[in-house]
Amino acid sequence: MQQPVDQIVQTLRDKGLRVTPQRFAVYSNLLARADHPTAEQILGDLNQAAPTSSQATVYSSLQALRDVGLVREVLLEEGICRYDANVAPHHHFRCSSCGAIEDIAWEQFQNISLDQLRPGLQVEDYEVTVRGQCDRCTPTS
Amino acid sequence: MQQPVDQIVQTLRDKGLRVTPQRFAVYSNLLARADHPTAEQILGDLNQAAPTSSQATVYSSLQALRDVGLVREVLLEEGICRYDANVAPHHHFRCSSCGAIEDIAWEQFQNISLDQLRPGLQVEDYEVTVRGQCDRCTPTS
DNA sequence: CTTTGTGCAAACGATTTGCAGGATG
DNA sequence: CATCCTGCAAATCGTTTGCACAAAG
Repeated sequence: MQQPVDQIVQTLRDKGLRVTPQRFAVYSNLLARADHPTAEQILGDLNQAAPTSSQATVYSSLQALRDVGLVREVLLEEGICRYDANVAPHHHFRCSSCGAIEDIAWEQFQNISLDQLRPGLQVEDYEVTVRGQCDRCTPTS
Repeated sequence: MQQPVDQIVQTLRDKGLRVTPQRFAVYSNLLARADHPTAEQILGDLNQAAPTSSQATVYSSLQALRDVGLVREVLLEEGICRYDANVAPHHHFRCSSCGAIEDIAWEQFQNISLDQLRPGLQVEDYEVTVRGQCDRCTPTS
């Protein structure tokens, strides 16, 4: 996920987005993180050292990035909108104890048979959400 | 889904909930509907003829019903929390054009193999969300 | 008659918007 | 130098809360 600066800049330009420090920061932060942060968490992260961005800008950056398909939202909990720079199709695991979210490779559920769905439905894609306990929350030895 | 009044009353009592007209209305409305309405839609539906319930009550009824496991929330779109009286595990189809939501039988994806997941994860359940076009939105003849 | 639910209105948190000034290409 | 972005603050949306009154068991 770690990408050189030039490449990120190029990606943004290719999508027709102006490269501003704030927008760049939001995107590269999202690229560098393994979790799926909320807008609030991104803002906090960016402003950790010194204030570099306002909340309105983070929101609008996320919207712009989503509009051009560089970012997608992940909805697993009520009232919580998370963001993910991994737009390739993949699934999610969510720990029902600590709430940690982890990616599951797309190939994991490649064998799903959609052919028996009600006729008339045209499938574009699908996503599996798995709920359970992660290792940290499992009292396993 | 259509259930006799007595049975609904009994279900609520069994769960330790007092049976008030408002709470009864919320639950039976949810039972009778095939879609997955939002709190707002339920309120509007109940107050269609005459005002019978306030928004605060609808929200608290939904919360009470959810707490005792008679209702669950369905999260498919950003910022939209839908409710479902079908608490049996099942999957969802969402039309990416009109937003209509449709249930998919649990058995449809029963053949999912979770055994190759990263060791350390303890699976409790999973859910598949399929996105596509419903018949009304497909320009098929 | 005790406990719990209702309704109102105010409070709330997350996200959006209007607008003036500033930076990008 | 035209366009688009940023930041602030105010607005908005869905949901929650405090409290006095009413109803359920």
